[in-house]
Amino acid sequence: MVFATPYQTYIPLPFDSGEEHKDHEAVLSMVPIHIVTHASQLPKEFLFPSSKNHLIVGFDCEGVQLCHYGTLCIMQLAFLDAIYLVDVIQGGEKLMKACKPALESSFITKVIHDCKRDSEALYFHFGIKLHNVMDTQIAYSLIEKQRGRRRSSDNPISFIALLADPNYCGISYIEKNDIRVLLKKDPKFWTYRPLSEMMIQAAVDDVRFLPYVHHKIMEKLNEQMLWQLAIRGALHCRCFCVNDKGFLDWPPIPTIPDNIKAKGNALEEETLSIINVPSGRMGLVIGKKGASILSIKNSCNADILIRRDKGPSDKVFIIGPVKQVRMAEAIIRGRVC
DNA sequence: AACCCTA
Repeated sequence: MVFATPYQTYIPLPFDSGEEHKDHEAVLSMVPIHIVTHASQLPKEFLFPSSKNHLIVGFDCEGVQLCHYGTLCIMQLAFLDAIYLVDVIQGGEKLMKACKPALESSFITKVIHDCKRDSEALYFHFGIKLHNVMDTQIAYSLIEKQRGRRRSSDNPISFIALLADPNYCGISYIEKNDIRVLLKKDPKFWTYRPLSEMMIQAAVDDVRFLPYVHHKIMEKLNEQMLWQLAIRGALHCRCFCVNDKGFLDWPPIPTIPDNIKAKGNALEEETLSIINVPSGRMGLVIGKKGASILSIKNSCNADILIRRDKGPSDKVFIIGPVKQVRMAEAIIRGRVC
């Protein structure tokens, strides 16, 4: 049976293809786009992860109000030779179940820009504990820190800005702004079937550069930074998945091996701290026009995430090196109590 | 009381 592939796209190849291309623009490769409604349409090496076959996959999810609740509509996977749009609406739970081992596997690196919300949705909708992510947003801030170039406002970099940076990709993706406007007008944008050409284009654009960005990031990070990145990614994956049992059903966070720690001067263990903030008191943490939280972020240099809950209390998550996290903890507790 | 940022 021949499966016709009506759609194709270009991806930049994440490796040098010979001396001639050195210092030139990345080589573009034309790859097919597969729309997946059944697991059999996905590559075997993805469905059955193996230590003999480590994969790097660009990863993203689209949906409606994607978080604890909401609807997951499409899961995009970008390989070097093809892009797969996993249609979660058509394929349903059965299809996601088939993808679970890959999403939880240490042998498959999921390259993703901001894993928190996607991970939260995968966990609460399908019981998937997203594991082994390479979060490009975290990587960017670590590389900036490594260069001693802390951004003044210390805000996470946007996907558009990351792609625009010539050190990572150097492409303009302003179409994303149009999609944002469209999504605002019609939040159900991702639910319609069959997928329109525009939906396919937008979904593909969100992942097709990620394997290349991964390659550019790997060039810049040393062994210690890679550990820090992996651990911080793992903490971001689970932070919004907290429930009454904490993280009991999640695997333990890896720790940086001593021999690697010894090589890096002042390399500190990464940690996650959660502070309950009674509803209505979050304003104390955020402050006028965000002045308070901004000053905490700047003085502590930790990731500070806020989640408003429906329950009696909201939560602040603090992620970063232990010392910085303790400092932020103290300031926030002081404001709230 | 204060409501930032990202997606």
